[in-house]
Amino acid sequence: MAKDFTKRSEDYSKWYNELVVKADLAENSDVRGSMVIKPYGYAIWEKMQQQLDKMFKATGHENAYFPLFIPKSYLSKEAAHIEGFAKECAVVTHYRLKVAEDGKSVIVDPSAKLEEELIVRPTSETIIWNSYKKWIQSYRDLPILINQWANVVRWEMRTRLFLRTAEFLWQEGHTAHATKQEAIEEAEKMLEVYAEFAEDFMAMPVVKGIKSESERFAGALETYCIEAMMQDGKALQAGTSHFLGQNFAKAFEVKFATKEGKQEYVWATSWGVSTRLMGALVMTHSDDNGLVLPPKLAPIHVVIIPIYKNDEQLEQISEVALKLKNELEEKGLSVKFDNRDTQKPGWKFAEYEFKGVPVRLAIGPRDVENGTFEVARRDTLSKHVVSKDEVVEYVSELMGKIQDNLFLRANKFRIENTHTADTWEEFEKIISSSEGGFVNAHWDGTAETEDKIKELTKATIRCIPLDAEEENGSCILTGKPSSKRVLFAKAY
RNA sequence: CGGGGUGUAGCGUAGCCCGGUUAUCGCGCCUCGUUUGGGACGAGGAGGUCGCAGGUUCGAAUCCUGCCACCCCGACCA
Repeated sequence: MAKDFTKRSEDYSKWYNELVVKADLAENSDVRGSMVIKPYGYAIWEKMQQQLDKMFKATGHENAYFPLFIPKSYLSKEAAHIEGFAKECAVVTHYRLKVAEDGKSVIVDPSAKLEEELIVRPTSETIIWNSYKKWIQSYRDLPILINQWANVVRWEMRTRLFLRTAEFLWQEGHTAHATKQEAIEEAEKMLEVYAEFAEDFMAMPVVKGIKSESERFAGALETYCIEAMMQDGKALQAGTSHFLGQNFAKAFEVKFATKEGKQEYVWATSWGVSTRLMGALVMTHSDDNGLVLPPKLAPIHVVIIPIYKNDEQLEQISEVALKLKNELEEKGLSVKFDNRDTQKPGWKFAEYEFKGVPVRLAIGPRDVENGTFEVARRDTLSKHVVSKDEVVEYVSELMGKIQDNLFLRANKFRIENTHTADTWEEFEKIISSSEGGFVNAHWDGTAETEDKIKELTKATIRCIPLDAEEENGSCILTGKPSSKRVLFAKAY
């Protein structure tokens, strides 16, 4: 399928943008680098939120909320952290405007300059640890397991709808622990939650791994990540979970008394996924007819479209359709009966395909007469005529089938486009091919080699897979010894 | 911030090089009629500070100057 997209437009990113806009998910905002998430797109985000939230609660977490503005001085407390984010922070310097002398335009009032500038959060570690300092005195106060749903701002030079916007929605978990071991387990546990969400709900296979040092989160000791393959063969980082060590505890002086009465620094994690997942969803499953949504995240599971010539026919059809709608809803499905007479059936077919609705039911006079429905699957675009006695069962089973099929299809694609390379020639050939894809290859473990490879091929180390087998080999670029393969790819 | 490009109706565009009637076409929108099992057809209609400001000219979408915005490539980017 991916090949079709690249054929139809010279540029995959153009295809993606068009799809997002036409499927009514989002559009570029008039404000630089930001996006407007439209109701249908937001409904998908809400489905994701609800599921993730459920999973966070099931692993013992609670939600809280911390301020949007962070005093500049907080950010400077952790050296690596400021290093990583300084270049992309929006800064509040004044708190008042006034009307200019021309009586029309509005200017910043120079007398309203803030004594200390405020940063619009690019992430909340600093302001949260400033609070944790006050909350933690004893081992009895630990662990703290908090998640926040919020927006953050990163003033990126180049933006893409969903994948990298100046402002984005996300959740960020911030936990505090008494021991190193417990914090590492937390970071790993949340990686598992993300992987499970990606695979079971988004039907998107992922590689779990850890980041190389140069790709690590600013201020972390270890960054765990899930990496997914998009249909153009590029990698997308879909979620990260960080073991922060005691870096933030030290920066914010967060100590606790142990059982033995000693003062020790707290161990920390943070983890997050964002609206970027929506981009991942689109780029994983969609085809040239539009979006394809996995049933578990589709705001509408089933759309029923009546086909009629006159009011009398519509009335007959409505009766049957509404009865079916009720029955499907009793099965827990979200059903839309689109009886608008402002659009024609063919138009509606195309419309709901664009929106990725998993199953479409059409009913016309012929079906009323025969006691049938036409059932169309979005994932395979196949159609079947099903009798009305069996349709409820048929459709509810179809949901599971579509969910599974999407995962299997994406997984097959990923496997087919994951290669191993043992020589530089092989490596370069795969990476520079139009299909792209993942390459497992040996690496000598140095940042210099990593940089050099990036410079030569634009490919980066996406992660060191957690399930990488111990295997003696030699670095693809330098020939130096290596004990396991790492995952290379071009990335978004 | 460097290199390239683009700004004309809600969207996509022609016209610009070589200045000259009422600014082109498609989609969309409105009205009426016929239609409705895969994005209907016909007829009629509405909609424009040609990115902004200045200049040249009898006359500027078109030429000149300055500015602004956006896109692509780089830089940057958990």
